[in-house]
Amino acid sequence: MAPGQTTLPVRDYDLAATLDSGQVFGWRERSGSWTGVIGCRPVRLTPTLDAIEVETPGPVTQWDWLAGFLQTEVRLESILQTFPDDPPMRRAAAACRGLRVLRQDPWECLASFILSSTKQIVQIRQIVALLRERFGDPLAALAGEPPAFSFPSPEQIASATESQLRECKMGFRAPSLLAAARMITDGHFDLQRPAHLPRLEARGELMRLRGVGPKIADCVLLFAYGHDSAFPVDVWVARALQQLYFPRRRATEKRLQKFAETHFGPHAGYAQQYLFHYMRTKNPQRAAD
DNA sequence: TACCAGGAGAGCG
DNA sequence: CGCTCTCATGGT
Repeated sequence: MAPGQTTLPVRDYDLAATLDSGQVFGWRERSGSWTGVIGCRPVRLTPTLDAIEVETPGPVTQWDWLAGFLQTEVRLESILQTFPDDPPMRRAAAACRGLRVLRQDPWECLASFILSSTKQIVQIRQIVALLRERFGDPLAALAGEPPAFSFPSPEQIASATESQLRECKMGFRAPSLLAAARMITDGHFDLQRPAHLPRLEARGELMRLRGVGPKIADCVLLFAYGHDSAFPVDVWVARALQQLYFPRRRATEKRLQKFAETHFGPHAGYAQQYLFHYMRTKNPQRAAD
């Protein structure tokens, strides 16, 4: 096999659902293959029946970074078993079988979700793409693909001006992104720290950053720091909880948060991602009424 | 056109 | 705590 290619055996892995469920914003599908960038490597992923075919430019000696990002070694069945056994959860789990929670780079995840507030997923993708092109490093391209760019580092963002960032269509989120980048480059925020803290302390740490509230903090805890019990409540998930679990009475945001803490178990974040993807893709009309 | 989007923060009672 | 307003931009 060529040095830039490998085959990753997988089971219970729905690559499309995983890459298109609003946890990452830099992946595109074309004729059955997904292309994106992990760290400084452009990657093309092609799912087959029981594996993922992988292609990346240049020689590669080990693939830990890829298995880590894709979380291919996680036994999905043992996670699904911890979901509550109620009708809504059974429906969501059945509808999204193979959906995984990725393990992303903390900075890229944090920055992306700072940009996500009150934005549609298509728009977040556009903002992130502009950021990469204008402030990231150009990378060796995959055969047949346009040039790719790394996600700009905190240093690269910190050296930009607010108006340059606003030109990437991020609007009022620009000062928050800039402040976060500067906190990191100035040594006032340690990206490694949340990795070693209990979930609630890590959450508080992230919320020191301007533009990072409970929801965005929970997204970063779940998608980057591996806190599986973090349960981000956005408009879609709030709607899902309201309609599926409290159809008769109106529940406050705080009530929903508290319910989620106790109801979904140790992998609540996984359950949340299933509910989110289910509501957005499989059951859109239910979201309307 | 009017409304909404993987929210957060500030002001108010 | 709970409510309301603003922030910027694009899709539907």
